[in-house]
Amino acid sequence: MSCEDLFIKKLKEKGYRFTPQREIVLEIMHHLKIPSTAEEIFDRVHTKSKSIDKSTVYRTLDLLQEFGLISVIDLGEKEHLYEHIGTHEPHLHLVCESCGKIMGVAQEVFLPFSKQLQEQYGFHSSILNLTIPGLCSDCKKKKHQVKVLDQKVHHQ
Amino acid sequence: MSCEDLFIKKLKEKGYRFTPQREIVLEIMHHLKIPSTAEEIFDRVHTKSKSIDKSTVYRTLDLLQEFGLISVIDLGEKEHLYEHIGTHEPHLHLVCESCGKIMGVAQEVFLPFSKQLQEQYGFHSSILNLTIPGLCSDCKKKKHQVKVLDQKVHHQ
DNA sequence: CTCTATGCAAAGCTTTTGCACGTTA
DNA sequence: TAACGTGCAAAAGCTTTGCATAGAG
Repeated sequence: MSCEDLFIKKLKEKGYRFTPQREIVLEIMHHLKIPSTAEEIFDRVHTKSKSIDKSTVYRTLDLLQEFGLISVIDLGEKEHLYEHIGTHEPHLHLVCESCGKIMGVAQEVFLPFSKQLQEQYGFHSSILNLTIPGLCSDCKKKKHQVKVLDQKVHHQ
Repeated sequence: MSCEDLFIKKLKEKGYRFTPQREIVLEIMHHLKIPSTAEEIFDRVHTKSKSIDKSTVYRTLDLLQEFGLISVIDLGEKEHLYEHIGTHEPHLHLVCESCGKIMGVAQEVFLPFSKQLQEQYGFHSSILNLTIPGLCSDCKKKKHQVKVLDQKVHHQ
């Protein structure tokens, strides 16, 4: 089943409607190369149709998220990135707090930990919206170098 | 070393200053029973000193986070909860997307997964700000019941 | 004394909402 | 022909910022 078919099916289940606006937003999401902000998505939508409003894009992104068709990467301070999932494999995201780099991690890697959370806490984690903050290897190295420099300065 | 001493030490390292405002915010954080919003923290600060401004609270929370003295729980939509760490054991948070319940999980549980991320992706996760979204056991049960009901309705 | 920190007020920015009008099924 | 969806404009937050003044070291 194609993404669009799935979207239509889920909409029907809820008594919602399939509109041209929703079709365009889904199509844009489908062609996104990288996780993007609502603003960026809106800009692309705008190239397809000048009349679609930003609020409609937000409402559609909410729907797609509710249906599990897109995942949301939370960058903390009021920044969200949206990414299409579709037939891709579910995955979580590693976000470098220093340079902003984003890496996808297949869900298999997360499964043992997720299973443990389920058994030990009865908690069912939703991998689609899981964002793990931290430092990528490059930034980790840089921070270390800064520390070493600091020490040198202090000891002068 | 007490929390306050650590705070003072970190401030000095950076050439920053230890002010009455910063002392009060740290003290409030220290006595928080549950993770709280900036607003709630500000209200409590306000009982200690009417003159401290909300912007000062925000600036101090940023500092404390930078120093690793508090952790931030990200509830997605522009909601942040702040929690004091101090001498407590570092831990991550499970947040139920349905009822909002928050559970703390000791870092030990996370270590094997964290280690794998490090070895496999060179990524150093920061457990202090890690929030895992999902469903707690109660809400999971309820959702299942709703699904079963839905099916019954559909089959009528 | 110098440079950082604070309070105040105002701006910023993303996201949400109310409403009348269009549209879908 | 009922809902539901949309565009428009305005509101709503939470947070951040500029600036003059106060204060720590």
